[in-house]
Amino acid sequence: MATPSTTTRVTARRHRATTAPETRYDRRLAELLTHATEVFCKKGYEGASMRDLSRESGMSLAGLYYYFESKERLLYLIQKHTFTTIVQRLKARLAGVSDPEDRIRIFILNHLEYFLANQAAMKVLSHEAEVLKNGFASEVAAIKREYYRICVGLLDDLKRERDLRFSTRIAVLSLFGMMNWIYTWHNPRVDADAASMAREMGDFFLRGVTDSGRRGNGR
Amino acid sequence: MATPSTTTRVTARRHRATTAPETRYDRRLAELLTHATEVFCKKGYEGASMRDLSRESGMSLAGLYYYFESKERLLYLIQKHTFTTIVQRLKARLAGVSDPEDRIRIFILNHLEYFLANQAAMKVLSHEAEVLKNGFASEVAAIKREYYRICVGLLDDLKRERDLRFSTRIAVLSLFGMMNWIYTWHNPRVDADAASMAREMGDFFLRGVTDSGRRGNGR
DNA sequence: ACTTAGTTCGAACGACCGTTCGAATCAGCT
DNA sequence: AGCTGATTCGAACGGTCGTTCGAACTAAGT
Repeated sequence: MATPSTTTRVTARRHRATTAPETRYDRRLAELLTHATEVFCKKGYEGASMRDLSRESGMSLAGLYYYFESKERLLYLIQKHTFTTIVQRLKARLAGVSDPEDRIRIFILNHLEYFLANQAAMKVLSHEAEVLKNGFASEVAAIKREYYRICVGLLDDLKRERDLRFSTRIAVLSLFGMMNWIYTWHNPRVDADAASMAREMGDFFLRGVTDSGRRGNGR
Repeated sequence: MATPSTTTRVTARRHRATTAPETRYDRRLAELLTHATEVFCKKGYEGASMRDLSRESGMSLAGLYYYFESKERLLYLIQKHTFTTIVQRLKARLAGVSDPEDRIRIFILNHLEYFLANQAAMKVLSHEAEVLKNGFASEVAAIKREYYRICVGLLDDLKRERDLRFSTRIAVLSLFGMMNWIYTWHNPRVDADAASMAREMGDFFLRGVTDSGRRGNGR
């Protein structure tokens, strides 16, 4: 008897090697998460049944529960992994750059690139943001808050450098709105790739946030 | 035996008076729609059960089916009414104004005012946009397309007047993103009212879309 | 070959789902 | 008062839901 995943399972007797600690268990888990993401994206969290997940992944209904103890924890694992990855990548890309405008453009590019490369996961992240209950919710909310704070920091740096005056909160949340809304309309056959969309939205956002001496000087 | 609402029910033997055709049936229906909107907003369409709606509205489970023949049609009625109302109000407000920038500001103000005054309904409209099936979906999609086209028209007018160059599609969808994302973060205790948010977002959007001769001239 | 731990599954559990039906209640009319 | 049609409801329908359990299978070590 195994009963794993009481917390996250101890990664099946953790390997000492830091590279490729890929156990059979971990690989299978990742596969299942991918399939589940697809199903949640297509039918929504509440609308998707464990039997749907079973059918899509080819594993029996009962078998799924060897990997996650509940449907809610499954959603939690997807959201946590997606969010953690995007924050990690952002930090790595931001590391060597110091110009405030460049850093904001990196933020936008990182977000859009990951968004378009992992549309299903990001839709689940955006669309099912409220369904997790207390314990699960707070952990995901913490990562979200960190991501939000990073963006606030980038904008405040720009404000300081150029002596701008606008509500950081509204600007950040508008930017997130612009970017996250994409999942409702993006069509790879008519819309450009991540890089050019990031440039376009970056131009747009930075011009919007930058005082240009025209009318409407943004409070 | 009545069996109403096969189409929309013939409004209970339509009155000849154009003012206040409020039958008892219509009033009760509107009440139920309001309660249902609240429940759908709180728990999501799939997550809310007809028994939840029954509890919230005080009407018995079976009684609900006297007013709508299915849960899906209930969502359809909510979405259609909300969307129709917002488009109507927009047209009325746009009627006397001809300056392109003013018209765009009216568009934003109308959207945000209605959004914040009817947060639950607008969240249901935004968040449950994909769950309706063929027949129901296409009718709502038609109104949505009309609303979208109006905004495209407003932006094209501005482009023509000022000889601007940017992707109307990206600009419109970015604007919708900024505005519709609000339901995920707006807090009436910390955030301003609709009018000042509309001004702020209007400044931001118009500056972003208007070429100001700085770097990043937006393709 | 035997053991042991890790993995998968069929079958079932009780709860809840959306919907229906016939009977009871109500309002307004004569 | 009695009648008529509009409105409401309790009780039940067949299904599906998330989850559990014990048995069966597999892989690896001895």
